[in-house]
Formats: sequence, C-alpha cells, structure tokens
Amino acid sequence: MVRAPCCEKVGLKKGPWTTEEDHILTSYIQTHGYGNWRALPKRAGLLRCGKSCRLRWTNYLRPDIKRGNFTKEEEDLIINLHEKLGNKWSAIASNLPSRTDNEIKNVWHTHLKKRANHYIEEPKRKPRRPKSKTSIRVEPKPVTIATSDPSTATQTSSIPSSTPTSPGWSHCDISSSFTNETRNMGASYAFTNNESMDSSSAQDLVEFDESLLNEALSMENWDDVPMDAKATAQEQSVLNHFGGELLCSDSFCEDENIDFWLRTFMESVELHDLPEL
DNA sequence: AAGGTCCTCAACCGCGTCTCT
DNA sequence: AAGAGACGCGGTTGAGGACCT
Repeated sequence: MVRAPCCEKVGLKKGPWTTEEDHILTSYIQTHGYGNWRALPKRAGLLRCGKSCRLRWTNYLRPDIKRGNFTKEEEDLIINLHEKLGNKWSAIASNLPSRTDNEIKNVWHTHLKKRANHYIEEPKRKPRRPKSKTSIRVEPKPVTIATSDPSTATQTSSIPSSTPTSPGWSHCDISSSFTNETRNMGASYAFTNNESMDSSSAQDLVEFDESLLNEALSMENWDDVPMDAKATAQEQSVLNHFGGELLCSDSFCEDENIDFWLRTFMESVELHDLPEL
C-alpha cells in the first residue's frame, strides 16, 4: 500500500516559521484548541501542513515550554533516563516538564552524548562556549556503598557502573548524584522509584574510592586555598584514587567547578552517613 | 579582517502505531 | 478483519551563527 502524503504538498510553505505565522497559529489554538491537526492549517488560514503546525506548536509555541539552557540537573536527569530508556525521547521528555522531545534530542546529540560516552575521544578544539557540565570517567577501585535503606540507596542508584561503550568503567557524575536539587528533581523518576532498586539497578550502586573522599575532606580551610592549588589538588586526588585516568569535560578544570566538586563530595558524606574522619 | 570550519537547533521526512469505519 | 486517515516518534538535514586560523 502506498502511503498517502501527510498533506497536500503543493502550495504549502516549508522552512522557518515567521512571527506572523506563529501568531496565527497561536491565536487559533488559543481560541479553538488543537483537535484536528490536518484540518487546522486550513481553518486557521495557514499555508502549512498539519504536521508542521503540530511540530511548531509542540516544540516552540506551547506556552508551557521552558526555553533556554538546560540546567545541570536537567542534563544529568536526561543522561540517567537515556541510560535507562535509550532514544525514547518522548518518554524522557515526559520526565522533564516543559522540555520537548526535540529539544532533548538536540541537547543529547550536541552535548550529552559526549558526556555519556565519557569523553573517550579528546576534544579536538577548545570549547566554543563555557559549559558548566562536569563529568569524569573513573576506573573502579571500588568501595561499594550499599544500604538497605531505600531512601539512601536510591540516591545513588542512578549512577551507572558501566556503559555499553566502555564496559568495566564507572561513569561517576558526582554532581548529579548527590546534590539536593538533583535528588529533588530525580524524585520524579529514579530516586524514589521502586524500579530503581530492581536487580539490574542494584548493580548501579555507586562505586567510588572512599579514600578520595577522605582526602578531599582532609583539606582544611578550603575556601582559603588558591584556585590553582584547588585545581591541582582536586585533579591529583582524582587521578591518584581512580586508577590514574581522568577524562573530563571542557570545563572540568574551571575553578568554580573544582570548588563545586569538593562541596559535592562533602555533601555525599552527609547523604551516606559515612564515618567521621 | 576574511574565509573556512564547526556547532546548534528548528524543521523536515519517513515510518510505526493508533483509531475509526 | 482490513483499509485509510491521523498522529506521534525518532532520525536527519541545513541555515545561521559562533569560533578558529
């Protein structure tokens, strides 16, 4: 059977939408709703196919869409969800209110895929824009923190212990794993979801070198330490304890992130109720 | 300063699925 | 049950702009 074209192609406009078209579409939908996409453009007086109208509305004009850069928490959540769901962009989008599947797909291909692949390949050039995303790849030298308390266990369960592209490697996106914001955000999905504690997810219990944490915590008056020294200490600490290989994103060595990481480690102590040093 | 390269993201395309008849 | 129409989804494209040399 030959599929009928989605719309009458002849005479219909393609390409970028004009503000006038946006206005027409928005006004029409606000007044009449969007029941029948195929009929909508004709009724609204648009020379577009229904598919194009639907896409424009769902991906751009919808009032509940949140525009602008993704937050770190959103990106971390996408990575976690992608690991679980694969390229099910609409399913992932359903966990990120106000974000569209198209937008998520784009951000995945442009930023997050690299992070998720742990930066196996070195960046060929300097980053174009400063990014606040940080991800490291670590070889496990594990101290598994397991707990029978779901409330704490699930806080770490979204951290993968390995990925298809690099079996045996731990992707430890620490910032996404321990910050309060992420815990709250992730609550809608993995962190409070029983599913996150099934047998497969049980393998995802965070694995990291406790001594790294201890070393970080042993630094006194961290705020007084010069930025350069922080960076060196932090990086060296990670290198020492995670088997000597560190792959980082464009901005890993940015000062504010270095600082952030230490605080993240410190937060993790509270979360896991680790013994005082 | 200019040309080339790369990145971003809105939009398109085609296929799968759902719904209606 | 089967065909047709409509919708939704994921992959891909390409224009515009940022960045590099």
